[in-house]
Amino acid sequence: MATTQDDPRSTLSSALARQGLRLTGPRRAVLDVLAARPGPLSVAELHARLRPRRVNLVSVYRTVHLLEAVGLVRTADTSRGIQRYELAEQFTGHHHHLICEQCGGVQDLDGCLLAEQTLAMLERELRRSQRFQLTGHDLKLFGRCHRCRAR
Amino acid sequence: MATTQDDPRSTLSSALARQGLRLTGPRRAVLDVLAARPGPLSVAELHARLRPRRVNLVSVYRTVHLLEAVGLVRTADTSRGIQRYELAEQFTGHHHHLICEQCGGVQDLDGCLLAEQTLAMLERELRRSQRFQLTGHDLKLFGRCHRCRAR
DNA sequence: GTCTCTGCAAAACTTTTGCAGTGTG
DNA sequence: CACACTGCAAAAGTTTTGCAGAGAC
Repeated sequence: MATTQDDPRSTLSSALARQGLRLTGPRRAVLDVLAARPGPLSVAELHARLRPRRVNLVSVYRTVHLLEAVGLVRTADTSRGIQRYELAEQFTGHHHHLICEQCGGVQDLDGCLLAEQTLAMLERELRRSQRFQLTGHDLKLFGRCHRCRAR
Repeated sequence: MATTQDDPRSTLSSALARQGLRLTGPRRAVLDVLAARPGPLSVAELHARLRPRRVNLVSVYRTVHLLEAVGLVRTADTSRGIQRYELAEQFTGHHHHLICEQCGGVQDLDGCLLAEQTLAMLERELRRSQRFQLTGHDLKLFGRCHRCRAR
């Protein structure tokens, strides 16, 4: 599946430099944790996985916002009013999430289930009828994973 | 798509009675606001639309949780770390959401964009290869609404 | 009348903001 | 060595909990 995906670390320094921003320990650390991706992470989860590196929780908030603004990170879906973040699609490839409703586990499902044609048609239709500019989508599939089914 | 949809109000009293719960003003009011559905609502939005009926914010939280437990309401997607609620699909029919990334507004988009056939195939495939039992899905479309584009 | 609900107050969490000191480029 | 970034403290916003009084059945 992994085709021509960029490398987050090297993209980071150029993306920051381009805007006069600085490459710091916390920024690289947060990106590294996200790059290890088992799935999208909340700020609290990110903060926990940053240990033993001591990064202030507030800095994690600021960092994910900055990384999002710079386009390296995107907001993945939130559950229970908690925002979650993952690497942008240029690194992970377009994918959807498979979520177990019982244990809450999330796994990636590579590729897209929406027909190219369907999306193009919808985009035109929304622009015409509602002047809504479609830029992306997010699909989550729910069910029960093999572990929970075994129990 | 939209076939035989139940009536929320009459379902409410029977669903509550069945569990020894009581039919109260706030509960009916919250359900009525959700039934007027322009789209999923956050607790704060619900609270605002409940006026002039004076229902405490805390009661709105408790009510949506209860309605969710009883199966009349479901958690719709959250945007910006705020939980939103809508009527269960038995009342609204299956649909997806259109979300403005700029203002955070959410509106309904009736019908399903996933081909029946694609879903059936995926269901078989997931069951076979991962023993994952697919039960549902949630699709969000992102972009900019006409208002935000005008600005 | 009993037992569930509601409102108010206050706590627990998540996220944002202000400011002075630290450190990158 | 200028100016962006971090940490700490404190505020703002969202959700949960405890308890006494109000209300449904």
